[in-house]
Amino acid sequence: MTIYDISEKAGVSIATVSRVLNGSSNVSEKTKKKVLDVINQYEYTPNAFARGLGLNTMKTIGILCPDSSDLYLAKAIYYIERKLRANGYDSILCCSGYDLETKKSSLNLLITKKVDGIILVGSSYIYEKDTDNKYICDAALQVPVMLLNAALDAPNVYSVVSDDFTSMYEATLQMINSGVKDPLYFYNSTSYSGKKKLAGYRAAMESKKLLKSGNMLQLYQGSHEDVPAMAEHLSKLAAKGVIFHGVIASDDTMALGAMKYAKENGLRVPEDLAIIGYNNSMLTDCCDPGLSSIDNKLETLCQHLITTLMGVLNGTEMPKQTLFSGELIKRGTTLD
Amino acid sequence: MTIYDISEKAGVSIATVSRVLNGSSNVSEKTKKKVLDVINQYEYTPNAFARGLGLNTMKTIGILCPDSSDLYLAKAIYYIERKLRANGYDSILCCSGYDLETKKSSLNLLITKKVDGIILVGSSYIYEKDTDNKYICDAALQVPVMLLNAALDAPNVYSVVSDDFTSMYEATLQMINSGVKDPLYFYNSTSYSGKKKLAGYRAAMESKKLLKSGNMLQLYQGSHEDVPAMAEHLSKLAAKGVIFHGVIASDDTMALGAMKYAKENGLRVPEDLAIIGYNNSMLTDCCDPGLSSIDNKLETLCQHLITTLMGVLNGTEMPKQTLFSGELIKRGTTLD
DNA sequence: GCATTTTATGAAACTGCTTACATCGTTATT
DNA sequence: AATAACGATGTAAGCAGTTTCATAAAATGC
Repeated sequence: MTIYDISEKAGVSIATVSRVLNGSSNVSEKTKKKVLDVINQYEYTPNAFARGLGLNTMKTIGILCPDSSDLYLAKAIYYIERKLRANGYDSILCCSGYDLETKKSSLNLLITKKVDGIILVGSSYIYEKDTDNKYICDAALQVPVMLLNAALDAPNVYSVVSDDFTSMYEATLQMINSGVKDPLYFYNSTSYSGKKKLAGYRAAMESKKLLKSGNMLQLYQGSHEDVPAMAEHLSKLAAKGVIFHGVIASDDTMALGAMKYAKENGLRVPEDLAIIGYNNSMLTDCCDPGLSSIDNKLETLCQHLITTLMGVLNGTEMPKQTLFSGELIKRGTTLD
Repeated sequence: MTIYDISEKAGVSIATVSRVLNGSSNVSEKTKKKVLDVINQYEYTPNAFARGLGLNTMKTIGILCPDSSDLYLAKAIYYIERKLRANGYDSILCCSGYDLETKKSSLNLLITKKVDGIILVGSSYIYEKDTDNKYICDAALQVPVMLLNAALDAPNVYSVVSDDFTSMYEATLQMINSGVKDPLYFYNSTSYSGKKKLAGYRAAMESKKLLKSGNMLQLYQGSHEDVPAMAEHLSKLAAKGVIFHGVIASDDTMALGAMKYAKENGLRVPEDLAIIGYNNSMLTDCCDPGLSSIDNKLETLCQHLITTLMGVLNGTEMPKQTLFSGELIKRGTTLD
């Protein structure tokens, strides 16, 4: 069933059918009804490819993320997909892995598929070296590129970021003020937001003259979810004689590893060991006491990201970078 | 840059360029190289819409799932996306929610987008009443429909299922044999696999003459992730005088709720309370002791699903239904 | 009541690619 | 050497829409 069949059965030209289909004005009520009746009768839907060819868009946004099964990224993808669809767009999902080369090729694939815009989910897409970020600039030459929790100053690239520095700064300060003078900081990524978080911890510790370089520990290179590994790492540290009464982790999974360590070693949480996680994920409810964690308002970020993207696609001038503040959600693993 | 530009610059016809592009034979090495050079020089990529129109496919598979942020579904989506892409297909992701009407419209949307096939992720798409499943049969009239962890006997519908009945049967038996004569069963979904799991528990309990109707409890209608709610629910049961020394849950989240309950009430796990979860997710590592859980070989299921889909798309005869067995992974929450 | 504007409609060009068919030069067959 | 078969290439007809432009019809102005 094509537009020709419909036009024939309705006794009008294909142009008129097209106008009805696209809600164009300049169609009399009478013919409109006539055409609509035929369309409904035959359950006709216009061919998306032909439409795409004519309009040069299929109303599709590419979502690129390193690992869609990651708790936090999955949540982001979920919000993004829902909000895109509410705006009449579909999402094509592409998992790129953490490796630069596969990121590049995934990004190109999305462009080849003629998406209207691309959303890079997570901060792992931005590299230290500017030359490594060229692949994003190249993509932005074709379609607007949105960054979630990362920023890059380049034409046609827009960023929506949570203020990880301040969040971590304040969380660290809170822990210090609650009496913990030696909190360890654990991270596994040195990505855009990873660096900000680390800097926040560092700044807070420095402001209280408590910073020791050995207090900042990278568990993994890249991103991993491994609760037992974190517990084990802490055990080894303790065995080495490192003394600590607090753990601040750059994600909830590692914080849960600290919980496990505390449980295994008979430490009371938070009295003997205070713990703060990051992302305020469902994991915060998975332990006892509940895990205090920093909420970076993911849904708000995503909402804003989509709003911005829609604006850009409409040709509206939009802010190139937006920053939202996070918030420490206190549960049972922190002292007052 | 179009195929016309390339053909002109290479001094050949567009047909020849197209042949080179599609790796068709019957192009002399000389012209092939000539065309390829021009293509590379101008970084030409064929227009995907035009291609789609001509070939009537854009090599895209629709993935429908109720909630892509669900731990288990997110994992499934991840596997599926990766394997699809390894086969040269892209995925358009669509979150439908749990409501039948939105499922219907989401499914139609995918078909409108002219995907080559549709994968329904999770068992919530299959309903008790056959009339409620008609929307799937309708979709299957257009493109092959693959069901993950659900089955429907209909033309052009293929199912890949884990043997939840047996898994749950054996897990329940294991718990009984370990000495727990009164395990409670918790579920929140009466979907396809939800029913199988429940039946497995029921069969095992009946075989030992231990079944009591009050032992099977539905925490929520539909699917939810709520650890504290589960803990609270158990507290209330205990307060009412219900006696139980084991909990079998139809997902890990609820099992974790049982862990929380045990911890809050000073119960030893597994001595006072044995616990078995389902899905063998990362949550099993998030508590101490580690949660015993049923692994239903999700990656294997996904692999098989994609293999089947690819076969179907190639016109090969493929099995309409495949069943894989699961396995209880024993960690610390079960007795021997 | 005639000129002018507005509204409704259709014809045809256009989007960029695939492919069936035609053509032509070149080997292989007898 | 004539003919058949084949390989390489081009021509042109799809694919199924959108949209510009022309035109006819209706509504408005004076």
